[in-house]
Amino acid sequence: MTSELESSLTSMDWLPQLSMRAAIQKADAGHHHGHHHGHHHHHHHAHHHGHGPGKKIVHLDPGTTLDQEEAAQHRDGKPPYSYASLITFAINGSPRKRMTLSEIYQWICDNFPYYREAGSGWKNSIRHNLSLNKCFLKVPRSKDDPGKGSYWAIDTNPKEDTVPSRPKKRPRSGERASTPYSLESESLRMDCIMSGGASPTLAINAVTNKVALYNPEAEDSESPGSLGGSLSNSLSEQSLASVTLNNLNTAVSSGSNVHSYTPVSSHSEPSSQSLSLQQPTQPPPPPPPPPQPQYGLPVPESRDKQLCFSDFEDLSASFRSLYKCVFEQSFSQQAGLMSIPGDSSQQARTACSYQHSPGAGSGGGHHHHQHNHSQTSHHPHHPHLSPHSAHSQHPTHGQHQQHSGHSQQHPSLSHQSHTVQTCPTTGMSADWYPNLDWLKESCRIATSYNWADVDLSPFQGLKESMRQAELNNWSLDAAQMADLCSSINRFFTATGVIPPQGAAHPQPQVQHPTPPGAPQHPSQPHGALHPKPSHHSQHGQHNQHISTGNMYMDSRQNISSLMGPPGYPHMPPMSSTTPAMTGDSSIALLTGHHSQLSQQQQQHSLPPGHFQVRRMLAADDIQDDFDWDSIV
DNA sequence: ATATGTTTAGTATGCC
DNA sequence: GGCATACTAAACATAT
Repeated sequence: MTSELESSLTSMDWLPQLSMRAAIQKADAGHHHGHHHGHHHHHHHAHHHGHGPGKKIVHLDPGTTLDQEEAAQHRDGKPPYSYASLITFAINGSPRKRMTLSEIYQWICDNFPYYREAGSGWKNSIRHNLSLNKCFLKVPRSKDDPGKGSYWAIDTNPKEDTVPSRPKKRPRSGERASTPYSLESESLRMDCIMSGGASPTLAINAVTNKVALYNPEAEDSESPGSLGGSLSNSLSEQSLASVTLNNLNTAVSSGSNVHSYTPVSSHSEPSSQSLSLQQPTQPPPPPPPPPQPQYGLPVPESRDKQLCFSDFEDLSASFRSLYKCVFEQSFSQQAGLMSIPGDSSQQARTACSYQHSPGAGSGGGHHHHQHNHSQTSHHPHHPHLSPHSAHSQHPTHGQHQQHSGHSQQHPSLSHQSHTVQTCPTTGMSADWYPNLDWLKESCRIATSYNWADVDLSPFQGLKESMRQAELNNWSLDAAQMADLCSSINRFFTATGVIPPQGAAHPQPQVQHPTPPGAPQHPSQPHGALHPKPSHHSQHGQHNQHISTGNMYMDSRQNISSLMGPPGYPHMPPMSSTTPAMTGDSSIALLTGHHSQLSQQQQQHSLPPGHFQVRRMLAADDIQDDFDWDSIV
């Protein structure tokens, strides 16, 4: 395996900027056949360069100036992305993770000037790709928003119909050396796994390990009324991605390097503006050239704190799990009122999880039935991670504040600054580390705890903390973290999990570094808790509108998508059509546990369903029975 | 009629 | 060469 990874890494032709420059400068002496179809004289590349008022000139290094776009387009003007990739970029970049054909066309034109002038053959190709690739799902329009074609979305859960006959393995490591930019071949597979997540969309090529990230942004244009909110996007997904990559890459040995590619150059488009590729550099060969984040992408130019992420990822999952446990109990106790009136959550979300419909393929559109698409709330979860700073470029965060309520997100930024050392990557204060393990352990314990026997009434603080955390996609900031820790600590102490004074457990009590001004939830003081014996308690915290609506998310999607690539380049792209879902291993890698959930992902052929939105409890999948079937 | 979709066919390139 | 992925072209088929 190591060898595999290694080979993949070394074989990757991540055209880091350097390579790119080199390649280009080298005048591609050879004929870079980067593009198959080379001789198709036709229209394309009629003019390439030239477009653009506003081209970005990039200094690749002293002395060399190059037009990124051109570089990326490899001289003939054609972007180095396969149609499938383009489609995916477009779709993932849309707020709702779906687009109509025309929108896709438009997006492409907006972002890749080349196509503005190319003939119309590419459109045919786009259509062809949409129809042919199982990764793309046609989502019928709802009656209330008539329009031309249907929407196209990315199948989050591509079925692996094709017999696993050929575990043949994803070769394709080749073209590296010779064709620096031909990601085309592999892009498709990866596209299937791209995370559709939040604003900053990430596209990770599992095969190539390339990550494309760009922030869509506005572009909400197409909201025919319904949801517009989608607070789903929490800014840090990009960070997560970066971190994850870094993490894994580092783990695998290399540092990472980033290169940005700005598809659009000229006009300011509504949709995404920048797209960048992040690629790890092979350890041995090219000394990691200084990253050149031109577009300020998350570029966590750091390769050292990967632990931060791991810890958080793990913690996040643990918290979710805990959260789930707690609320489940709440529900059982307060049976009826779980409706949660004000919970707009389930509807103000972006839809991005579409499942494959078995029958859908054939005849075409008779899946009249259900296209309950849209409304899945998918939270990019990602554990905390600082949205951090530096990136002016990603106004991303800002956007979406439209959502109804809570938006006190990440106040961390502020105090974080004066915090002692902050993990550049996660934004977490170093103070936390000492407690991380404890916390994780605690959460694990909590997960197995028999909550039914616990009276949570006295722990509203905990619940509230968790609720908040959940609302923020578990992007806990220091204050929230402090809260949570405090609450959990109290809870455990009270329930006896932890001895009152830390005697029994070697573990230290959670002590949060409570940042100045950190809101402290009014939970009971330490001693005041009563180890709640049994159940009962129907107290009324009902008013505490449990925001369960937010619970579901595509943890798997995010995680798995993020993961796959880094460590497992050549993944088992499920036979011919199934996208490689490298999730399990990755997850295990990340969280360090649940390595056993691999098998279930195999079976489970999707039940004949149509487009179906998945709502799942995050805790579930992540923690114990990760439901991998969805990504099968 | 045009846009949107579905399919089939031929070509090219890379890999084993 | 055989296999697999991509791109292009084009014939159809449907929906607006």
